Amino acid sequence: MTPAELSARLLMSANHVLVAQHGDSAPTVTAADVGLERPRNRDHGDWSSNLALKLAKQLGANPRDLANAFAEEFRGIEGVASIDVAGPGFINVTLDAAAAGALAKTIVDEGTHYGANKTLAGQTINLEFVSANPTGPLHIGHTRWAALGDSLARVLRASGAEVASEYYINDAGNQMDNFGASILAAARGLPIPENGYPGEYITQLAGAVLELQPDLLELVDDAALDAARELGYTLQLGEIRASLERFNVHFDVWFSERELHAAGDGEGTPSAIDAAIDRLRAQGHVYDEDDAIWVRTTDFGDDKDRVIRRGNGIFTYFAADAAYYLSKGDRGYAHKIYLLGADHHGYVHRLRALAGAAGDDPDTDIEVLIGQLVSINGAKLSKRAGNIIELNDLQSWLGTDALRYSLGRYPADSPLTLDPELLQKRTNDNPVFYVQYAHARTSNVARNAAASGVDRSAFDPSLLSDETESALLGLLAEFPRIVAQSAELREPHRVARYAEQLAGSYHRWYDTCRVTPLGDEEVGDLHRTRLWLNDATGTVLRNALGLLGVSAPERM
RNA sequence: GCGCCCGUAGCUCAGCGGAUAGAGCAAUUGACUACGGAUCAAUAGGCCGGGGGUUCAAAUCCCUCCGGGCGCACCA
Repeated sequence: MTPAELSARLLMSANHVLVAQHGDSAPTVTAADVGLERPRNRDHGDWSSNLALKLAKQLGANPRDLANAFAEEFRGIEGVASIDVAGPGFINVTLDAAAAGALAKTIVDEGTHYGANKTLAGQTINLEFVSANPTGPLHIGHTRWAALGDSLARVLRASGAEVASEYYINDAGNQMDNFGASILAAARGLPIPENGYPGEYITQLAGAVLELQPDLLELVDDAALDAARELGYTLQLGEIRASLERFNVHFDVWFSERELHAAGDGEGTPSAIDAAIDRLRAQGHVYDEDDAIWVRTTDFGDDKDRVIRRGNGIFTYFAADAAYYLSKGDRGYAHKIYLLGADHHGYVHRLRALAGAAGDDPDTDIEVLIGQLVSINGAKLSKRAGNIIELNDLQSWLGTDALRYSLGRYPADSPLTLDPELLQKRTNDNPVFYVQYAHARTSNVARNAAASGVDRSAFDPSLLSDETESALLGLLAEFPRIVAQSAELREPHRVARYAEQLAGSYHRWYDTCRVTPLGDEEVGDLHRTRLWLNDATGTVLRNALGLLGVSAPERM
């Protein structure tokens, strides 16, 4: 019996009791009110409900009395072994082994689909993350968003949402010119220009550009700058894409800012930015002042209005943001999620205002997630301090799995301090190995079982009576809710924490319950049934690791 | 000055208002002639930054103070 099924039965019984007690004036109870959860302490049963505590006040009843009334009814539910009322009015449910154990077969049958749920069905979500300027390599800050964003996309999809993961390429504006000028200077053997980009990678890019364009140094300045910028851009963006793919991070859409600036095909066709300003103006949140065009973002909680087109006719960055936002809606995404670093949190109000000015609901149509920055041994990352670590370096030290995992197991709003020496050691203090080993162990047990003639030809869940087995089954049952919760709260790290718990539970079970017979012992239904449980655990570990973008090895 | 995030074991961090606050690492001690010891069992380690409040119940919600990070452009 899955927790969802149990919850539904409890709900029915609870409503039955309430109607019996209060007739037509009985309060309506929903699944959320049942509040079914795994108690920390196993002495409190397999599942626990605080329903009576929640209802006692509005009914003016004593919580323990109410709990006892519910308990009486709950005892009749099939598959329930016992019901206890404890503490201030908790209702503790213990399932009989057969009802609890049946889940093992369900999981094996569902395979890769187990854990998927429909809580976000029908939602169309545009999820933007990383979006680093294509003027240099990705560093550890971007890497954190890459890991979290990609896992978030997977968790959202697993919960039924239709998701586009998107990378916004800031390929318009001064920074690109500074980037091109830096490459050109390096190609010419000159020092870095003012506002230019330092770094060894610029020199390397200059070399690569020269190979593609051998006559670069003979071109006149404008042409040379164009060539350096454009070729450098292509090469650098290619590097970024390759790094991300190696990191198991996939983007459905790579959106170029230049598209927003470009005029349409025909003569006089407005650019996406022009069109966006017109649309905002039509909504009544745009005004002209001091030769500039403004958006009244203060209508939506911003602390000052924002210029969208400067007095000199040049658009601000905000203009592209506006056009980009509208583009997301036009492409069919009702819900837009932005994953930004804390150094960008000043944008939250204006982005929300943008949604409002566009006629959307700032509270539901846009969501800005702010992630805290990574620091190295307490020092913040900066180019000046020389402690910027690139994605590629991290990957070569740790490997994709360990890196994805060590960044993905913390919530985005938690400040994260990393020790590069520790990262390079690849030691067991990264729990990814603990989880992966548990998975490898399930594979190994399955191999041994096959070699000993244990197969899945029988399944008698009432035999799964060891306390490590009921603990393991309880955790397996929670997986779909963990996935749904991770999606709903936008906290994919919950999947990692869950996987660690599950791995621990599995290791403890392995230690006490054998799948393959010992010595001359004959193969029995206990062995066969345990094989189902073993395989179910492997399935859930594999699914959980998959949501994190981490591999599930069969051997280590 | 204003705003957002954070403060939990020696370290790195979990903990959508619930019961005795947890994990990994580090420390100490045990367990392989039993599916791989990258494992398991046990011990030790905490005024959950301080102080008020709401609640049957607060690490969790509210207020306030302290400490740390980040941000407050006709830059991108």
